[in-house]
Amino acid sequence: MTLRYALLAMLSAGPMTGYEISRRFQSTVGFLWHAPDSQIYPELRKMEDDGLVAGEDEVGGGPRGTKRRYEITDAGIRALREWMETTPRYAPDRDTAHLRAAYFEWATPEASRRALEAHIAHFSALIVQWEKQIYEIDERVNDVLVRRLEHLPPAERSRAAAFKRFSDEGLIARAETGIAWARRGLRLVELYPAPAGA
Amino acid sequence: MTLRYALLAMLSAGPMTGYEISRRFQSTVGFLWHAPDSQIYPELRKMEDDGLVAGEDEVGGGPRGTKRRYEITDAGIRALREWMETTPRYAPDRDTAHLRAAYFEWATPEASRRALEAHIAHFSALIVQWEKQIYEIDERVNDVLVRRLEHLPPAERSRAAAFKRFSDEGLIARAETGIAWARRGLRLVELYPAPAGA
DNA sequence: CCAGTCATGTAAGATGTTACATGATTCC
DNA sequence: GGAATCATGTAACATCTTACATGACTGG
Repeated sequence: MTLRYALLAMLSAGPMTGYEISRRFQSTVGFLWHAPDSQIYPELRKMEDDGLVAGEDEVGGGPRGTKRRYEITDAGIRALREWMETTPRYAPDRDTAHLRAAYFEWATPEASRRALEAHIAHFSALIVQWEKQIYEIDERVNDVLVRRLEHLPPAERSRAAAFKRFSDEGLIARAETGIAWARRGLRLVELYPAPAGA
Repeated sequence: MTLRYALLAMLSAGPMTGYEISRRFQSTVGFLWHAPDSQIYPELRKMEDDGLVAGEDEVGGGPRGTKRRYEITDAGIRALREWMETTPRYAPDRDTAHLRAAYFEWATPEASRRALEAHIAHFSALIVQWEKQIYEIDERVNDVLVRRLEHLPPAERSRAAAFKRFSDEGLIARAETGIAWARRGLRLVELYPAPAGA
């Protein structure tokens, strides 16, 4: 169900074709709530059935003549607002990295090291991504964000931008915490000699 | 597939009945990789089919006479070791909290505050949980952990305990980062006055 | 002429969630 | 007598993943 609200949030920036949504999703909201095309297109159709978005075929459009343009409806805006008012539920943890680490006694030191380095690489890449996002907020160069802000009364724009930045900063902080953790893990791997039998 | 390895990790502490696995899972590995009973029991059967665990009905057992005791096999140990050697893959983010925060312009200040407070409450509860785990490691009072360590040669015990502790500490650090983030968010909500129209 | 982008999915399978069933025993 | 624990699931549904299909048009 969250995908639905992620898409509504996207469409609050203005009307877009399914393809546009799909592409832009991958480089913005998709970082926060991943979904492949094969989920996005059908979900848009379902949202249309439920009246949250209005879709219409575009003429002179795409290669297969089947380009569909979606616009958020008033009901869609309402649904987005209502979702925002609900208290969030937290999904139970499913964390491979920490699960592995808790049982490193079954891994060779090399594998532990590899896992921790992969952890660092993963979060380092995320930091680059989030810092790019922050740059794009500050410089107002991200197309979706700019359109999003344009849809708001001028007085609210800096507020909206501040929250978006705030969200990104939280993810950077989390990634940094993860990296620091993995570095400590690497030191632990060095500290404890490999067991003879493993 | 990860559930399978989480269960193998559990069973590395020694043989247990399905029920025991299920209960203990919820208070140890389940914090790292959640699974309900309805997933655990069938998975154990599948693992038995694949030869990773050996199961046998216990006589004089439970209320319905259907208590099953599982023991990890050599193939199971091998599978666990092999999994530990693989490089971990990171699932794409699906993060409701940060998704919401990025679009707080659609929430009332009250709802934003509520969401951030729920975030703090959630992670505070997790910290309590992880600190309890650490206490149980240090004092060697957790039954599953104690059995786990007993199955290892004495020289490797402190190493295994250190890794388990390391894993928990990482989760505490993450939770603390999340709490600090939410606190900053609360200040932001105060800072930016509520828009008139919302 | 070949790779990439445009544009929208279907299909099959794996995994996860939620609710419920069963019935004896033990503790208060 | 009633609630909780023991013990093991089934069933239905929702969601997610992975692979693939289609075919025109665009740039090098």
